[in-house]
Amino acid sequence: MFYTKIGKLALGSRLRMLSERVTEDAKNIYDLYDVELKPKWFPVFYSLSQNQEKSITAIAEEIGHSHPSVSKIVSEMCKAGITKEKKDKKDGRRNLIELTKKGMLIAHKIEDQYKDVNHAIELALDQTQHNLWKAIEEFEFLLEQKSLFRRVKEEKSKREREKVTIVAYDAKYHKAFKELNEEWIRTYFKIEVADSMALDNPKEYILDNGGHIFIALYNNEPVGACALLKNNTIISDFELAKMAVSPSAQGLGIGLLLANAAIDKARLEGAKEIYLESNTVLVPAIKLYQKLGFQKVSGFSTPYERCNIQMILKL
Amino acid sequence: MFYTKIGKLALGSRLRMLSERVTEDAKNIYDLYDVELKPKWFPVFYSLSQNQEKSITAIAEEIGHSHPSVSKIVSEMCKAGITKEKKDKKDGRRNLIELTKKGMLIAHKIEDQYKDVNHAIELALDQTQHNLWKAIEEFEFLLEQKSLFRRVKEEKSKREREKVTIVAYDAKYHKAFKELNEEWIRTYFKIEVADSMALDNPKEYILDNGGHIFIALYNNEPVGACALLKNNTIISDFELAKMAVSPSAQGLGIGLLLANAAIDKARLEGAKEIYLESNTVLVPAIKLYQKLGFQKVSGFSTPYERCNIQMILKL
DNA sequence: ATTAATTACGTAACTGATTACACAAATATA
DNA sequence: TATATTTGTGTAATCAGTTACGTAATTAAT
Repeated sequence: MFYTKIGKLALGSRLRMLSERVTEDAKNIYDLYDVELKPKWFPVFYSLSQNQEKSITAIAEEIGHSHPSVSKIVSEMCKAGITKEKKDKKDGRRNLIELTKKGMLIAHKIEDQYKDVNHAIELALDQTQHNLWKAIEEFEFLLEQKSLFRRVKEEKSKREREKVTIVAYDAKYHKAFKELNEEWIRTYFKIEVADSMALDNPKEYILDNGGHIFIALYNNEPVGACALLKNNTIISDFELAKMAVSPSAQGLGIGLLLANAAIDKARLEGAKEIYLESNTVLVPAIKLYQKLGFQKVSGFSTPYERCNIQMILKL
Repeated sequence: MFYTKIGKLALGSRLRMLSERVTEDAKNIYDLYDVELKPKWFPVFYSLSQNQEKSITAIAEEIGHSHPSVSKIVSEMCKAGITKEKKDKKDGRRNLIELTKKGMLIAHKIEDQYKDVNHAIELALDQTQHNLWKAIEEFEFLLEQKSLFRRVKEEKSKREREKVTIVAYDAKYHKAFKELNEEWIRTYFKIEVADSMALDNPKEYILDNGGHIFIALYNNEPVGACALLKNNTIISDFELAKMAVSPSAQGLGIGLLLANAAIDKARLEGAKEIYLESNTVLVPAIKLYQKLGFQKVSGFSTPYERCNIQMILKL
């Protein structure tokens, strides 16, 4: 069969087809019991047969349809003499719906059908290993917790993250290192003197002082960078800085990979703590630092105007 | 939740809602992967990405849609530059569809999405006890074998059969006994002398000779009858005759209940075989007799013009 | 007490499917 | 070979839902 081959991408289509098939049979079943009810009326009808007098939106809420849908169904049912409308005296907007005598008669007549259908379907489902009714319930519950979209998105970034490699700095990445950083700095702030020094001469300013630079490659293209500075050992052993991820590669967790590479390196070199400076405007970055265990500190002097938060990670 | 309460009668509605929810997310997923494909195009697209050049109806057949649906989808996809049409040279009616270069590019691009969606859904389904995908497959298989409609119908007659009771003849059933029989006789044949004798004076003609009459009651109304005659012990111990079920109560298996009551009675009285006369035009009756074990015999004389088949059941 | 926001509902337009129908091309039949 | 039937396709109308939008009534806020 086609749909077993095509895969889960067509789950929607498949569900729709099954629903159409079931509804088609439902039509004949109503005829069989001589019940003047369209299958699509049933949720509304059932809702009304429970209690008295409900407003259009209350019904819509309950059965999970849009209110125009209920509005249309109700007007059809009224025309068929199954329900009647009456204005709410206390609230002129509300249109209260209730079953007519005829409707209640149908509610009575439908009981046998209701029993038979339930029984027939249960009998069928008992023959299966995977109970469709329960499967729907479970699946709806899962979607409630996390939408299909989010699940796929996570799957996507998981797969793409695997294509990311973190490598040590090399002269050929100089341009990328500079541009990746300048991009975000310019977006939120302006390039400062300390920036230019580090970005124009990374070898001299960072590496030769005993620091490190990490580059994130995605399909062999540099899409992220970060640096571990050793300029200011008064505060900490290392300073984490120049963290940049290209907007096109954001959401893949590349920042985390870069930071982890830096932390691993610092630990390897016997560092006891890592310091960093940032700005609270960079929400995802701050969140990442917190997740990694960085704690807010204050009182250190900084060459950066944009710095409004300082953090330290104890290793 | 409403749909757990409402019961299986609303299975169709519930499936539709789930399908809508899934399709809604699918739309966003296609966007996420930057694939210019509407979810509804996917079955057609997938079908075309497998082989080359298919006609509209061939695609419709394969994916289980109606051909106008495919026709519309294809024209949308052609407008989007994903497919192209070309007339079949050998058969001027056929409109052969194939992917364009752009379409093939999308087919390539979609592969990652395809993998991620499959993986995400499988991951979700693994958390469930009842796997929705497999449940659909199993349920579709069951419907293939016997439609929902037939299943419900069987359930209905099972329940209704329980409301049927078989009772012994009483004078108050005389009118019903006569009318039920005259109805089917008149429909297919004409009333004969032997009929009138038995139907006008059942006590004298049947019971007083050692025969029996059984009446089927449905909601305390007589809806069926049959007789066990002892007039002609030359052929068999008993003759099964005057089997009648009201058209309004047909399909409930009342004939079977009546015949079984008669056979039980005959057995109880030590009979070795039961004889009957009928006509092959009465297909359901003949089928019933065969099911009960009656075998065709011939050569016996009969007072009935309409008799064209004679049968005997060995007890 | 006005004004603004929210709520209830209906109408209109759209969506993704269907069935019904029309028509031409191909195939079967007399 | 002429005619009838079948097949492939497209168009139109319908169906069961949706979203978008307008309007009136109620409630909240200034």
